[in-house]
Amino acid sequence: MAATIREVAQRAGVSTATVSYVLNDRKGAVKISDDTRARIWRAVKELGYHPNALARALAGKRTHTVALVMQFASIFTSWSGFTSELMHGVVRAAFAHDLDLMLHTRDHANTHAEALALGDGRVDGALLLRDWDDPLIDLLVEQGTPTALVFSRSRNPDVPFSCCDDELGGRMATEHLIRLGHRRIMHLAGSDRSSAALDRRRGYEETLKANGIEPRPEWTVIVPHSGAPFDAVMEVLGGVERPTAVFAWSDDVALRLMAEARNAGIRVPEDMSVVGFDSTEVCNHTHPSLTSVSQDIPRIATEGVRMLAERIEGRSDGPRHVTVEPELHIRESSGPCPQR
Amino acid sequence: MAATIREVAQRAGVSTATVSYVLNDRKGAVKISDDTRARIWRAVKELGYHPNALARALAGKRTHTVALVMQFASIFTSWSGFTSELMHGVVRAAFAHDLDLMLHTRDHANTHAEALALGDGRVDGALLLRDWDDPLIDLLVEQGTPTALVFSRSRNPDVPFSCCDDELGGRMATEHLIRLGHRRIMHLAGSDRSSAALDRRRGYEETLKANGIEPRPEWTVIVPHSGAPFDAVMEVLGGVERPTAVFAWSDDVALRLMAEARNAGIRVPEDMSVVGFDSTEVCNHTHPSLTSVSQDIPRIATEGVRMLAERIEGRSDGPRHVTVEPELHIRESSGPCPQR
DNA sequence: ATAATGCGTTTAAGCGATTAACCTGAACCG
DNA sequence: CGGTTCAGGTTAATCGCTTAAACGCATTAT
Repeated sequence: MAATIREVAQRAGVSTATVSYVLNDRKGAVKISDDTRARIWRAVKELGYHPNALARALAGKRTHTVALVMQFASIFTSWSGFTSELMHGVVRAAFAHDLDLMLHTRDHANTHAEALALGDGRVDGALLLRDWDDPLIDLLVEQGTPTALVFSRSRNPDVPFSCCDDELGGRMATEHLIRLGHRRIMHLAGSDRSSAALDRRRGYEETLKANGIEPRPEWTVIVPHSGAPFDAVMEVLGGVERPTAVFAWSDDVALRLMAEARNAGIRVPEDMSVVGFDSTEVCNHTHPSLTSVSQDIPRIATEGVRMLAERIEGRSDGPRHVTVEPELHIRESSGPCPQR
Repeated sequence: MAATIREVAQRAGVSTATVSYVLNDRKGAVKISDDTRARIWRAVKELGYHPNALARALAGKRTHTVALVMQFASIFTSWSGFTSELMHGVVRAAFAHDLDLMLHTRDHANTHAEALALGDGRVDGALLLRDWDDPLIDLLVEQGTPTALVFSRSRNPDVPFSCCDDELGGRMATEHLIRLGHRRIMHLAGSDRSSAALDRRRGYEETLKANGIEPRPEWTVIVPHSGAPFDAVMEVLGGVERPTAVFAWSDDVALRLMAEARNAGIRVPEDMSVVGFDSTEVCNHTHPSLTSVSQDIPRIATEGVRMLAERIEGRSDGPRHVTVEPELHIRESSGPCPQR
């Protein structure tokens, strides 16, 4: 099998402790002569030695690995590319902090077991993308596992989070439509346990009210993912006084809507405007291209990983809550309100 | 911190060995009375004990974790949803085999270091999605790290792989277009180091030849990802005798093509047919919807994980090479060849 | 001359599990 | 009654690495 530190020590004619010191370059702590140092490095090269990460971690040091824990049910179900961009961002950010990434994707019978599993020593901390009221978050905090939320917030104020200002995003989308003259605006909302979805919805509702429009309850339909039942939506679109614009909480739901609308003979944007959320790359490639609220995914991921790394190291230099401003990317799917 | 096996042993009034035997239920090896067993379990519950995975793995047992190793440069850059579906498939398959997933995403200075890092004890094996001629594959085999390829093949015949019959996929796409009357068929190819892309290209070329059409070299343009330069493609499309159909090696490249074609005033499918590959969900939601070759992603992932698990356990019951037949999903983007 | 200091390295005690080998007392047996 | 058998444990080595403390030995300070 793989060479051990003992073999390296033997070959270099020193003790394993010396090898360890040289390999970890614990400057200041212990002095090692240049000669010994060279002998050890030579032995390392010759044997193709690479320290066993398990033993190293067990001996009290860090794992240099963090877990990414998503909501099991919804993991990798979005096809619009948001998850890919998220992963891309998280991977890069972790890499920049010299951290490996472990995907924690088991569906545990109970949340307690899941929390315990995350404390089994394999990771230094966890990056969470979970429900607003997820008990796992509280358990991890209680258990002392370093934790940070990304792309979501928690009711637990002790947990650092990094996310988009989703309420502002919801406002931007809705204001954009109002400015185009729309007043009958529908909302396709996400899960009511997701802080992001809830915030976007709040932004939508507040903006309507601020503009003297009373939100109609039946015009907010929950479509947690693009494969969810769509009857309720189509019923509204088929109504006599149907909405002239729709703000969807995610791009894939918006694209589903566009496809279904087309089937129903509704033209976008002539008959109905559509605005999505995330502004993923696919928005540029549909016909019509999709107006969407953009969140700075790499930035949010980077800040999340930074906060997690700080907690792991016991520091807390930087801000503990980061909210990144979104931007509205106007494309072809939103246009002036049709005159009747 | 977290409770250790010693604390459990103390509380139950037994030795740590006994606790270990009970927890691992090593029937036959050692007999433990029901009474002792119960005391131990009670202590476990009361302390909220969860064994340290690091120590357990170090003591000679398995990690129950596998690495997923992608090509660093291209990781999570596809936005069509292929990567999401891939991750979804791999996660589910790993879960079914009771394996955790570690994302190996560091860009190592040299492949040797990367191989060594994969042998540092943290994972039992590696699931690879790499270039056809990637030296990492050979190094891992040499090093004895259990390995399986997914969605790709290797020049190294010793490595088990699970992938789509990409050549057949290329043939299906091309034959479909020929049957529609097209004879001037262009191909947007993927990286020439990816086995999948190469196979698809071969399928395209062979089918042309089999139908008495000599492939024009300038009509195969390499577009490794949807963000790659597109000038060469547009030049062909702007030529006097331009192709009436294009087979793209991936959905996102096909969608890019559709968008650019539209900008250039070329209608799809009236003026030009387009066929993609992967048949991701987004194909149903574009306008026109995208004809595409579908590969059974969950199946390929499952088989890959199965083979890896077998190698880890030292078995090799099942087949060591799995090639899954693709299916052509005909949608709106492909139509009869326009008459001149 | 004695004590203090530095240097380069080793010793040895963990980290938290697993597991082969050994131990003990009671039951059984001819 | 000496010896075997078996249930029900325990002991101690081990996995590969880290690190505080000790250890010679040569200098230097007092």
